[in-house]
Amino acid sequence: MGRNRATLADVARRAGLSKTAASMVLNGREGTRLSADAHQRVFAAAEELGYRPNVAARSLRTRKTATIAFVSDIVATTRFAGGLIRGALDAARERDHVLLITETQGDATFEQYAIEAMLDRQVDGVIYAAMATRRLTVPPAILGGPVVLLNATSSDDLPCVLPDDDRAGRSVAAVLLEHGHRDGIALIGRNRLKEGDPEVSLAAEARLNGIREALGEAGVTLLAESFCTEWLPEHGYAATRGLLNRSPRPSAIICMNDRLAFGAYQALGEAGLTVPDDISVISFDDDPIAAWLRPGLATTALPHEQMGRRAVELLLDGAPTGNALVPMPLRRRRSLAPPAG
Amino acid sequence: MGRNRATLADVARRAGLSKTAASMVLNGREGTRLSADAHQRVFAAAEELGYRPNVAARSLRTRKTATIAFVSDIVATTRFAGGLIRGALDAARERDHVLLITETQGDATFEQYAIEAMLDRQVDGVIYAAMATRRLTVPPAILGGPVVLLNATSSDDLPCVLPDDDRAGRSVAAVLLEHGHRDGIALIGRNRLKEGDPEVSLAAEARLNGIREALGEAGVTLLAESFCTEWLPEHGYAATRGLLNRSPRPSAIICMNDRLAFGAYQALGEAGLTVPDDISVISFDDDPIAAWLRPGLATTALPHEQMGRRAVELLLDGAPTGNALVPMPLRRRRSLAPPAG
DNA sequence: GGTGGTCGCTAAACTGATTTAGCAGAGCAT
DNA sequence: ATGCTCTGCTAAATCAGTTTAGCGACCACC
Repeated sequence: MGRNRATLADVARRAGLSKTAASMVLNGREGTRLSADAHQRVFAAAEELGYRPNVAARSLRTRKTATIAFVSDIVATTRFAGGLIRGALDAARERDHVLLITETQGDATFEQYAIEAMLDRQVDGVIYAAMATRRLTVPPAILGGPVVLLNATSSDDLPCVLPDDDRAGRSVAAVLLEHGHRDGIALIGRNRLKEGDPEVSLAAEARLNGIREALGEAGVTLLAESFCTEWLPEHGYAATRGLLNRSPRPSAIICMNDRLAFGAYQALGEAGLTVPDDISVISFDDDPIAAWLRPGLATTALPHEQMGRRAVELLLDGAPTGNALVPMPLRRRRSLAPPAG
Repeated sequence: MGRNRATLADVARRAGLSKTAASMVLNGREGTRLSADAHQRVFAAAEELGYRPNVAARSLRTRKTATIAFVSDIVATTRFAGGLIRGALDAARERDHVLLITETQGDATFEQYAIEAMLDRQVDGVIYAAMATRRLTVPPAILGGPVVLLNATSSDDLPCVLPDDDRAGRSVAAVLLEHGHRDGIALIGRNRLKEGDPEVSLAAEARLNGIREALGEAGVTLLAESFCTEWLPEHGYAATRGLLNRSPRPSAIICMNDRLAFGAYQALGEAGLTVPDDISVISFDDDPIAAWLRPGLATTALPHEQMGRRAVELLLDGAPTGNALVPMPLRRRRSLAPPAG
């Protein structure tokens, strides 16, 4: 890999100057008194030789590697990771940086190992990401340098990037009100664990609050709230069947995420009900399935790409404010209609 | 990030030996004549100081970085990437290596940039991955060092890791035959572009061949074959509606991937047909939705994690044979039953 | 005519590891 | 006593950059 590359010494020789001069020119150092001609010659020589600096040599001296560690609990291998990584990758590229990605899989030993591997490589900073939006404990080892939390907060006072679940909750409620739903709104996906323990989830509570506030301001309360042990299709399915056994039937269902909504669609389909004519459905996340469902599922998108991007920006450009709440855009799809009858 | 770490010189001083001795001991060099006592003292000193070698310094000298570049067209940000990356991550960790991940997004400029960034960092090897199993052209720049293609082949003679789509096709056909389907088997997802152009897909042709061969050996031919411009749910939906308008109705549907099968489920549900009592469905990929569908969708799993792992193994442990065809395990789920009637 | 300052540039130190070449002392044979 | 080998260890070079300290030439000024 990359033998016989031109070195700075080669460039300097070709330009008829010292390594010092070549280094200064190529780094665009201010305040140096090298002549315009010298600049010319160095640039030309570098160009002709296809010179690229050796990062190892440079970072040995400068302790900078133009490398960011992207450490996650498990995020890198889930469908949710894609956007986070892509956004981070893009922003890193724009800043001439590169991403060293590791996964701890929630295992303390792996985490220890991963972090040492990163620190050994002198990364310029660490993005510590979580799969589920939650509070976590940052391993002290990484606190020696810049850290940004992605999709997470911690008790340490670190800059972090979070989706604005509260506002998403409000907009979900708002769009239902806008369609004329009031007394028939049911919620699927209540979960005491997720709502009560910030180390498990921050999204659940925030979404719920947003929904309740927006409805409350309109003088509306939820018709029903179904609890689910997990937010998977089968739980949405079961919860929906439960709702349909009750009377009156809801006119709209809010699901705490798209997978629950997928389960809801399945139950509604089996019950012979049509979305949105019989029941409107809306949810959170904008999982790819939301667009694949028939009719398309209205939802609020987790802005993963934006979030990944923000994290790199906060890390490299400095975090003036600290936290960043990234808005979750509403995706209007055909699962919404005014209440039947 | 990681200031005031102990250096090798610190360790040597504390052990009362030279840097040379310390280096040799810590690297477990054979044939050195250092005393057992010297070994002891070095290890103790390293331990006490929490010594960790500076990777930049080491790789400046050795030209090894214990870092692998994972370059992909777009794989890193799709739902399919997860497994590939996780497998590679795991195998890399086992070998004390770390992954530098980049995405070219199919853009030549980005690719150029990404590859230079990797080479500047003296990666020990490159894993070049594609999202869709296909033939691609490897940028010449990376041919200077070890390269393994992941989910791809090329005209260069490089080791590559591919899913065994042909055998997957055979096992899909076999399991239908095993359930007693013969004359009622329809196929959804024919696509001349994917089948004909290896730069677009290798999977389509291989799956099709596998299916045809296994059916052919049993003296069975397909009842119908539907063409789809893409392999997305909406195309599976349309194709399935088309099939249902024909007579006789198929007893089983093979879909070229799970997203098509999702569309098929939607169409079957709307038509009031039940899987698997009226029609069996089986497909390829083992996308997460396969398990979420009701009933669970039988499919053959793309062994992404295995593949990512194999790629690292081939890269670091040497590729004795060259290519690796990774088996696609059959996931038996409730979408299969004997033909009705 | 010395002194001071600026200009344009360079030698050498430095980063922290690996690796080559070789030294001092012990033991042994001649 | 001399030469030889073996043992146990080290000094110094090396990798490819960045950075510090400073050199010689030239000019201006008093």
